[in-house]
Amino acid sequence: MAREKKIDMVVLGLLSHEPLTGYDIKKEIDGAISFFWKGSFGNIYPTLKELEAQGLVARSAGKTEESGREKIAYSITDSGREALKEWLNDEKVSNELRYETLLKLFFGGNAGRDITLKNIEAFERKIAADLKLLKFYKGNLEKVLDDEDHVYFYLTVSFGVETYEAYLKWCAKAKKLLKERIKR
Amino acid sequence: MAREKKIDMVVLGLLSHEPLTGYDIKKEIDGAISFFWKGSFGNIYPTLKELEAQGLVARSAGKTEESGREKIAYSITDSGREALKEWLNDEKVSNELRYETLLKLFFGGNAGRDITLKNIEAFERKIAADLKLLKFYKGNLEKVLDDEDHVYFYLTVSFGVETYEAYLKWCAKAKKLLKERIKR
DNA sequence: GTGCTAATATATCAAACAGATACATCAAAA
DNA sequence: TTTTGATGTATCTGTTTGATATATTAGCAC
Repeated sequence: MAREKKIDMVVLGLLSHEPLTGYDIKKEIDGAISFFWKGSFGNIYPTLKELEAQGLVARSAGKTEESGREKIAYSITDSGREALKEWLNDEKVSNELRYETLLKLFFGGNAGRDITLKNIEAFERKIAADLKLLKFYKGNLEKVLDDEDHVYFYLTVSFGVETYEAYLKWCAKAKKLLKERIKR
Repeated sequence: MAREKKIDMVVLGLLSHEPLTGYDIKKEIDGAISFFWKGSFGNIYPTLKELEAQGLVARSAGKTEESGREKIAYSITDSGREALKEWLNDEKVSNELRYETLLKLFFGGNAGRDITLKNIEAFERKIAADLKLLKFYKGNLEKVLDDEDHVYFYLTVSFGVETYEAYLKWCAKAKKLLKERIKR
């Protein structure tokens, strides 16, 4: 992660669709994107400032835009779009999983099968709930695939559905194995 | 991540099997564990010091243990085992993905189908290579399942195999969809 | 029409982490 | 012989997370 910020590209990517405030960006990231990437105010606001200084984004509506309410919407510039394309065109990626569930599973020998089973079941419940949401997204996107952008959203959500179903399949197998081979 | 260190538990978990140096720990993490968790010297060494101060680990072999070579091996204490069990017994987990591939896919509309296809193919190659390694691990573990610890290692590796196969399945589908629906 | 609550919105901070690098020792190959 | 690569400890910078502080505004109850 260090030495190559990715949140920059998340922000630019979201702004490539429409102008947004920092708060809007946070909301978007907390939606479908949160399944594969996260963001916080702690890096969104500083990033917006940096990107503005670099000329990759611009304020599309300054302070006090009607009411006295402070609200700063940003939009992407041409250089911003170029930077986004450059990143997309670079094959190099870093994909990182940090699965505490698997960590607990790996060291499960220290706690015994009952506790491991309990942990797997908690994981299973969470995944089943998220899968429902993903399938809902997928169903909606299927209806609007003639829009080019939606093709990409659809593929992303499909990735989630496919992998979450594999997780559930594994959960069933794992539970069976742990129950069958009774602890001596 | 902040406010809840997990690397502590990785270190304790590894030391629960055998005494290790910081360097050994790094090597272990870079092996099978790296599929679902990572660690760096930058947090392993400070963690060992903290755990030692807390009495959860102890130096099992001090400096200059035969030759003049500096080598500090740590082993887990009873309190350390207790802390590990407490963590294992806590159902709360945070599972995080940070998939730059999916980020590029999600914003693929800005670059076009050819570039997105190229990125999917790079992902596919990487996953196919890693899957081979995972299957090799799995094959070896299948032979020694009578050891209780190996059951947990086996389940962890199985998780990897299962999900990586789902990734490849998705890659095939995604490539097909992107090629079929020719860009207008 | 006043007070309460939730959502909106900007902003900063400390802790945790990744990746790089520095430095040193040692074994084996070239 | 030297130089390469593995071992080993350690630190630094930049990035990210999660928490928190501070206001404003809209909706609702009373």
